[in-house]
Amino acid sequence: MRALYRSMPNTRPAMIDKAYQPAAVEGRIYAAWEAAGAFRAGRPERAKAAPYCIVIPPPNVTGSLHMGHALNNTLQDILCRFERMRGRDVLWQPGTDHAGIATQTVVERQLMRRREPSSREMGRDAFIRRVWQWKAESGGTIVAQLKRLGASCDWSRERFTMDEGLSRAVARVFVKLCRDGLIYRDKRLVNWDPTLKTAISDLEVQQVETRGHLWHIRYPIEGNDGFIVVATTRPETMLGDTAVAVHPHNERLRHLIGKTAILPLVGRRIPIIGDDYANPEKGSGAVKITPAHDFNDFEVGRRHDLPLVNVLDAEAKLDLRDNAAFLHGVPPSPTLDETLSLNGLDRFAARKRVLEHLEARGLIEKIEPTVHMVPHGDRSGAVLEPFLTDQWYVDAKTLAGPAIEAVRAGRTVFVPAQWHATFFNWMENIQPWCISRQIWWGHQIPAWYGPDGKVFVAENEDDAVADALAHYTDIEEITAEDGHDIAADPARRARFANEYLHRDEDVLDTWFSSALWPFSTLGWPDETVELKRYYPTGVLVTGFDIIFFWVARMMMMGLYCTGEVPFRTVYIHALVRDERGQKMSKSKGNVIDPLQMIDDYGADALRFTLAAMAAQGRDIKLSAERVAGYRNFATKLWNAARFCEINDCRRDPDFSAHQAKEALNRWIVHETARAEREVTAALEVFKFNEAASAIYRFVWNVFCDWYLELAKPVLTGPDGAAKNETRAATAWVLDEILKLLHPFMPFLTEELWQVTSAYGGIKRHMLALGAWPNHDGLDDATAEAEIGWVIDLVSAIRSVRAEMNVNVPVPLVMIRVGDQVWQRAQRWSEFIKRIARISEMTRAPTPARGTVQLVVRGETVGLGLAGILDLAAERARLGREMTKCDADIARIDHKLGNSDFLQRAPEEVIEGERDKRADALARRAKLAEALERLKSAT
RNA sequence: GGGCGGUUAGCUCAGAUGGUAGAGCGUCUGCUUUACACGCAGGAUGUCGGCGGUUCGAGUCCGUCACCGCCCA
Repeated sequence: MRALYRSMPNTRPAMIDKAYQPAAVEGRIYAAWEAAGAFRAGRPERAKAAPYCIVIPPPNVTGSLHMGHALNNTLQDILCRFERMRGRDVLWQPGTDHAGIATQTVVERQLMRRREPSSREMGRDAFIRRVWQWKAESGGTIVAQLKRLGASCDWSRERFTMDEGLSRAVARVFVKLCRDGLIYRDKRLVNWDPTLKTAISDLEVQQVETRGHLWHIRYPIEGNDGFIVVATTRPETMLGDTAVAVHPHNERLRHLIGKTAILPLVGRRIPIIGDDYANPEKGSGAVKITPAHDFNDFEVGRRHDLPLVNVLDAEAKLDLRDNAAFLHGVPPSPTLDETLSLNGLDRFAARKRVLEHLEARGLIEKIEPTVHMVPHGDRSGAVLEPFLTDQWYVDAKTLAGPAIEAVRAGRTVFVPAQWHATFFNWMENIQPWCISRQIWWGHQIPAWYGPDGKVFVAENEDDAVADALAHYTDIEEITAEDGHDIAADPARRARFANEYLHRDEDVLDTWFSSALWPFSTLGWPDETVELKRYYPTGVLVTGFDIIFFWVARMMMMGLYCTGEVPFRTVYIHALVRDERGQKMSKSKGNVIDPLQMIDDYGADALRFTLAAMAAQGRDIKLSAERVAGYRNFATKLWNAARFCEINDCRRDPDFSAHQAKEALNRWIVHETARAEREVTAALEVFKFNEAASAIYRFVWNVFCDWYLELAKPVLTGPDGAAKNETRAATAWVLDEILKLLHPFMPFLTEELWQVTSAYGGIKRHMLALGAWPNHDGLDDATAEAEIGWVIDLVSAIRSVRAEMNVNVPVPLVMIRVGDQVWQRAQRWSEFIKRIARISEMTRAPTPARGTVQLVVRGETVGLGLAGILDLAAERARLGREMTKCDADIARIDHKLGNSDFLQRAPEEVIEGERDKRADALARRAKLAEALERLKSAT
């Protein structure tokens, strides 16, 4: 009977454990899925099925699984498993991104720790080899962790942004964008990280509120003895000032516009200009303009055609001595010499010295403490400098147009919908995208410079050489004959490349390649079958913090490269916070490690917790207790399955849910259909929490609490048709539960699926490849009326017992009930006796003395508590119920007495109120009668 | 300064299109009921942030204020 399991290598023992042991199951189950190729896209039997594709937001290759990943991937996995069970051909495309700066930093630190040669010492090629080596050893961490979570990715298609194919896509797009004039080189300010010595993305800048000072500095005015006072938080940048700005409407200062100030410590003559960037309310009302060191000043400089004076080097040290821009037009002076002696000082040391020099000259008017935002690099933590460099830029504004259009037209939809606004807001104000980085690990920019500075952008060196030869032949730098000869000879071509061409040293922003992910992973630029079948993808699941990194850029690139949106739906989920609502961070020490949760409670419990808490539009405050609670749920189901096994509830191929005869079975079939509808409907609209709570309630509060309890007398009673049917129905419901729960708790359900297969009839498919239930026409109002009544009756009896503190078995009297109800009561008497501790059940026209009366669904029943009844307590209980009834009636009467209500409310609402009133009145009458009888009994 | 979100039971949170407030956890009471104490049964707890408006009717719609977050400048 356990044939299937005997034949399997890692056979699990019989289900004797009282609790589910996730650690003993998860690894084995995941291995079985992989061995069966369950997650492979394009399975032959699904060749005709509709495709469903999700591309994973590729985690950083240096990363390890944190709670945000756990949530993100749990939700993706729920969707993938759900759709896979619905018969779709699912591709969940996994992989990682190469995380240029992060990875380079990790490897450089490793070199330093091991006292090996640094990257600069070993050189570019050796260093790149070293990073690949690191990747081979350590890059798989997060993939293994995703497997522990149960992620059903098609790992056979795992990709990495530095793969050959994806790199080819990057080069192709770069060249195409260049040819279309959408990539260009420009000298602008970038966010510069002086410790990493590279430009970084605007999006990787953290503005940190910092206490600092506002120094008010006097700049002498040429031709009189006066000063103009400027205020700054970064006084060292004054060395690069090329103007002072005053608001044109500034009454106090506008007379100075057009005059010239003499820059202290330098002697540069700088104009006082009128520009409304200068806020008259702030600081001194006048502002120093340093176009090479401040983003706002850069714009002011452009408006007024001011020179750019960069006074820092790449490490943010003062760079003055041989700095032509700095020295331009400045007369030699002892002061200048003194300033020049600061050359090479770090920016913060320089700040101190500049202030000392100013102070010594009496040029500090005042110092105010201030709190301001200081940009920091989110990788290095260093204070960033706006820094003037040549970089490559993408014309994001042009690319954004079609993306905005696509979202407006509904070709891509955000869920929840409020995120549309965020997307538009960002896209409509998008800035040029700086894509070059001064590091080595990444896609080296496919641009080659000739000796005259001419740039040749090409997908590979060969093409660049061809372009260069054409160009230099054209301008007669090379004879046509030479050009022809070089082109024809590979060795000479290589030598030409080596001697005349110099490849751009920089690499591309990692997000440049990530932006291509939805189609580069499917084989683009080749026209692969995968691309045709799975693109555009279905859903992108991501957190809002990454909406700009990911969504915006993938939309732009997807539309530009393929003409199609990359995904139909973007589901934006919450951030996971700790139980107090704080963002989890290592420094705060409030991190809940998902792997620890998996170790402690099982992957299923963690997944279910995240799903149950993933309400749209709200952050998740996670605590271990919640996970423990859902672990209990897993155990509950486990034990329900044990109960099924113990009671021999095997699957019966002849059992048909539509044709069940027993009311109890028809009722649970009805309830199962309802649960199926709820779970399906919720998942279809990404309401993970509603789906989770529907299945939770069904399993625990319907199946376990009532159905199994109601079935016990049958299952443990004499053999017969009813018992057979109940066993089959129980097995059927358990199967339906396993299916509905599978997307949330894949390990436990797959395990139970196999266990029940072992004793209850072999199943042909793994649950992961099973069919999602779809049962119509199983609703059964008659069964509900019968079983619902039993449930209400038992609940009412239990309630009174608990309230009256009655532990012994007591008789139950059905008072003046009709034949139908009496028959129903008799049908269930055995059960009612057992579960409600009833000694005997009788029918009587009036209750005997000492009887407590209850009203259940309009019928009166009595509990014989003679001798143990606390009359005062019972009177009080009935009184309370009466009061409740009276309040209900009064409220409804008030409503029905309102002519406006009768005129304007819909008919069915009014009918509903009348029905409620009638019910309440009937109930009240029965209570009054009971109370009366109680009085006469005393 | 601009924008978005939140304020519902002790805690954490659910509550399409307005029609008498729900869950989990916690708490209290009683249970060695032969699947489960990671359990069973029962109970208690809410002027749904304040004020005003629309409506026959508002936790739900509108306005306003307060407080708390987040994003962007």
